[in-house]
Amino acid sequence: MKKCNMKITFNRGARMKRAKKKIFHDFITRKGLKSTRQRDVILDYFLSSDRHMSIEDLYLKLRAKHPNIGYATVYRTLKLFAESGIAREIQFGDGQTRYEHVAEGEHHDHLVCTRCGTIVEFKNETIEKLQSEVAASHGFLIETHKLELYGMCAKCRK
Amino acid sequence: MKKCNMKITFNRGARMKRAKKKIFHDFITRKGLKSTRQRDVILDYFLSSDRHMSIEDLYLKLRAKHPNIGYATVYRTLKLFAESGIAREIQFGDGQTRYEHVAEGEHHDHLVCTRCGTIVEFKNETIEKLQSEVAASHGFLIETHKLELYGMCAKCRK
DNA sequence: TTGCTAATGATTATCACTTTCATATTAATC
DNA sequence: GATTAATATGAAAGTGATAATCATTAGCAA
Ligand SMILES: [Mn+2]
Ligand SMILES: [Mn+2]
Ligand SMILES: [Zn+2]
Ligand SMILES: [Zn+2]
Repeated sequence: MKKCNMKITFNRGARMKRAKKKIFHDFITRKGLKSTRQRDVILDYFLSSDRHMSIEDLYLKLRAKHPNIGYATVYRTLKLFAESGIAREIQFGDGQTRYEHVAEGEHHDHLVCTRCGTIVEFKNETIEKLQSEVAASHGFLIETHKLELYGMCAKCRK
Repeated sequence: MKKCNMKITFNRGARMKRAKKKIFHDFITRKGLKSTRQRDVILDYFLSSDRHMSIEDLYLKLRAKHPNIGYATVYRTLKLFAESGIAREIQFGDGQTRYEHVAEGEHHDHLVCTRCGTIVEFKNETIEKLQSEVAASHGFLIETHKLELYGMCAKCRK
């Protein structure tokens, strides 16, 4: 049973990776950019990393196997990921920019544990709808939004 | 009519200022800190400034009349304001920390125009309640939260 | 006043990026 | 496969906001 779930997760993960690689590659082509070894390596690492990773963390992880890839390239490449739509830049107020995986047309918000750093994702359609109403009542047109709940996770409360 | 409203606003503003000055002064005393000319001047400027002011802006405004007050002192003093409860630090993602006025026990969220920078405050009890429910369903205990809606304000849409 | 402590402000440091620029790589064309 | 023009890379220097340092000054209690 456990094995079965793992298999499913693995397959879904692999399919997702392939899809994102294609999206990024198409983006590169469309923009007249070049496909490079560095971009491929960084993409591979990003896709198999935590869902909310700081640039520093990703760079350190990379450096272990690819000491020749520069800091600047990692920064530049993550920006491209965001631009291509496979990643989103997020700030949890700790002074470090993080990049998270995004799926086409999906959106979610975050619960952030201020003790252990755990990040839980959630979706709430009712909240989203109310946000639109608030915006509308002020004549605003929402383009993006940010909802983050900071506090103590279940584990840290014990 | 207009005059009357202005009078009321002025009076409310003056009362509010006095109240905040007292809160800050009590805080200073309680913590064994010292009351200084700089702190008084900065507090006065802060209380009569925009509701969401960057440190830089406040510093420049101050410098016109008080060229002897240092940058570091402004930073330090605004932190004290936040600690004392009369101000709250906010980040709208433009790389500058802002400080906003807060009233005892009050909370509000923000609509931020990405074109002209206009900031509108709003409160929505239903959203707040739903946030608590989301947190509870994940075993989280919320300490603070951040809800910001970014987009185009009514004026900029025209 | 005196004496102790905290505050100030000029300066320097830090930290997370961002830019620069000489060199290397890519990919289209021949 | 060689040529070539354009983009990418990475080491290093630059930035901008904020924090720390430290010699000097100011508040305040006795
Ligand atoms: Mn997420
Ligand atoms: Mn506000
Ligand atoms: Zn936790
Ligand atoms: Zn606007």
